[in-house]
Amino acid sequence: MFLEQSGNRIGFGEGFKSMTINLKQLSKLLKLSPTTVSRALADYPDVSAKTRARVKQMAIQHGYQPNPVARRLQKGKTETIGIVITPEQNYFSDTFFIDLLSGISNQITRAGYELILGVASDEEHEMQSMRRMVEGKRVDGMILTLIREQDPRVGYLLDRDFPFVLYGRTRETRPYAFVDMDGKQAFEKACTYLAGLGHRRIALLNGEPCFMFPVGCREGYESGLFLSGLELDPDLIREWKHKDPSQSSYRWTLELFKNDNPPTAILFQTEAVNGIFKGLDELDLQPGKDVALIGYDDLEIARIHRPSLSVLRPQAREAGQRVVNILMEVIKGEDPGKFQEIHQVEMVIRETSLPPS
Amino acid sequence: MFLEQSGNRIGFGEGFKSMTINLKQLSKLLKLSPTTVSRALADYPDVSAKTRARVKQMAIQHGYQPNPVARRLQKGKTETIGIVITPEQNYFSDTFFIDLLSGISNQITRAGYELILGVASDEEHEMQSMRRMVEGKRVDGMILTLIREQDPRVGYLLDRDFPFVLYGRTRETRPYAFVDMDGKQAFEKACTYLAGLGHRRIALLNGEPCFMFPVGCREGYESGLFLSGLELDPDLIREWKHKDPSQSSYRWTLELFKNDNPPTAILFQTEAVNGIFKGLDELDLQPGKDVALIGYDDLEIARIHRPSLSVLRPQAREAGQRVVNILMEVIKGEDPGKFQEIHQVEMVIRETSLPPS
DNA sequence: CACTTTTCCCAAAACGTTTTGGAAAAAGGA
DNA sequence: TCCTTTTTCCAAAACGTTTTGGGAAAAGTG
Repeated sequence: MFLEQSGNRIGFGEGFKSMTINLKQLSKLLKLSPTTVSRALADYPDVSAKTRARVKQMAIQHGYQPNPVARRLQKGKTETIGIVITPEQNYFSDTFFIDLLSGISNQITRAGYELILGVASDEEHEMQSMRRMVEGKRVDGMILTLIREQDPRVGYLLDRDFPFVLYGRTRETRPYAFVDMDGKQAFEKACTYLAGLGHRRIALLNGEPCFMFPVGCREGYESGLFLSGLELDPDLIREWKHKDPSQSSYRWTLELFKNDNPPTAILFQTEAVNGIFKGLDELDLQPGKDVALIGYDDLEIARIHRPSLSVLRPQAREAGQRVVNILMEVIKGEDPGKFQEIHQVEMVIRETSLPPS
Repeated sequence: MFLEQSGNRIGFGEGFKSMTINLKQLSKLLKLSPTTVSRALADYPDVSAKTRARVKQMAIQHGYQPNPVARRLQKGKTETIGIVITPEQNYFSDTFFIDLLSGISNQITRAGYELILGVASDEEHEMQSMRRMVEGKRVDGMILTLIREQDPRVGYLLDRDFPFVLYGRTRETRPYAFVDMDGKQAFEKACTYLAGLGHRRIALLNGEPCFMFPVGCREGYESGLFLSGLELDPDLIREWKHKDPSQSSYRWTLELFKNDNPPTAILFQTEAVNGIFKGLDELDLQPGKDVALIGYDDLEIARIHRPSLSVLRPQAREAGQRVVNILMEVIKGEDPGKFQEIHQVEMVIRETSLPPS
């Protein structure tokens, strides 16, 4: 047993490469042509069941795996898809982004594809990194996240008919594929829920509207107010900065309560939670007790904080998987316009969503 | 101008592919052989300066870029390096991991290489994902992070002479390349600093020693105590769980102060900060005032919290770049044992490191 | 048996590069 | 001028697959 294993290595001085076998060698071993071996492994019907079995057995025995680079060249596909992330995404920190990425990665692997990653420090590098992938023929498709309201990446890809799927949406009239969370519905639901508890002064601490997601959140918030028969008060809407979520949300929290008629509840994206907690602490207001809170995204802090934070919880992993499945269809040539999914967001009621005191 | 540009597209109905030009077409345009064009672009000396210039100009004009897949096949290299991350890495959240990844990614791009990413949910999938990359000939080298004390990945790669670099260290006698942060020196520095301020009861809220990093932290802590002439008290050392950093560190914080002779200072990894703050809050102890705190890693919360948190700050981006540069050398065939770097960690004194009250 | 169909296999081409091993032309040296 | 060296280019091979377009043998049909 041991001898056989180590025998593999004897006589090869080249380290790693020697442990690998290619199609030609395998076919020689089998006394078959490379064609037949290739087709046997790919389950073509024009190779007999007997030889197919023989081939597969031998392939397993020698650990043969087709060289993906050679296959890609022949097939004219890179079997690779690209994604570019930016440090800003990190504010979507904790479980959210990693869950999305996890769903994406697993699904890509399942398809036998590869995921290549670019990290860009700003918008310009983001575009540059994407162009390198696309124009350098390094990927068959792109996944885009953290979508802006006006997003040049989308126009760029549409212009050259390059397959892509958005996680999110943008302003663009041409049809394109996307998977998005229904931020509008989520915030509407949270808003009517709070109103139903008796809250009349509900504030929105929103992300910047240059990103598309906060735009939907605001629509949902406004719609929720309307459905509950509440007036929209611009003084109750503030925008924290993506570059510095905690600091800006902290300041706006203080600001909100300078109001003569301060809010009794706040809706926000969970990125802003540290700033809000800090602000409330400074104002001697108890989260949940004096002010109801519902955040979007179920970060770790939301669960461990006391009182625990009520949240809107997107299914990031599932969304990631859908993004990949759709992208595969688009790569195959399906019409991207057919794939526009808006996923519902679950509301998790914990301890910070009580009626006003 | 416009006509010329759009002319490129006329007559091609195949979308994206038509916009691309390959070596043969380019060489035909130049009335040269593909050989010469290839060599001109690669700056070989056996092509005259005049034709080289002509070739380059034409290449730029037509946006020629060599097909990376074809190049890889010929060169016998994938020009790709792999990394596998796990959701646990997420607890290293905020700027740290993304900074490391950013340094890695940028340096890889600069080298004309690609970074492929695997996301694994547990140790088993981590290994599986790595094996797919290595045995599937999908990468030329691997980067490993979140290293365990006994890490099967290292043995696996050493066994087959496959190039890799660790961010971190492990128990392994054979030589291998790594870049590590000097956690020992960092914790020693922090510990002696606190002792210098007059603290006599310094606690360590450490990560689990199945990971290598906390092992170094503990050594540094013990060495710092020793250098300051302080006794080691096992009651002052606790380990939070990687699976649930906040909850476990919260409980240990409460536990630490049940001591008859409670600590006046705590050293910890910043992942545990939420739990510690929560515990102190519950005990009515003011961070910085009643208990000095120094964390490892400069997360956002460390900067925005009031009082702001003193921290040990690793240079993650620089480390990422070094990891890549070293990996490139190892891939070229350099002896990995030559590349063992331990980077110093800076201490940033903010507001939570005052003398005992 | 003669013919057609089906089964099973394979040689050659192709994917787009880079590298190898010259060869022709130009330049230099006597 | 003739020979040698240098300069400049290129045809062909190679990288490891998959696909194309058969072709020979076996099986079915009358």
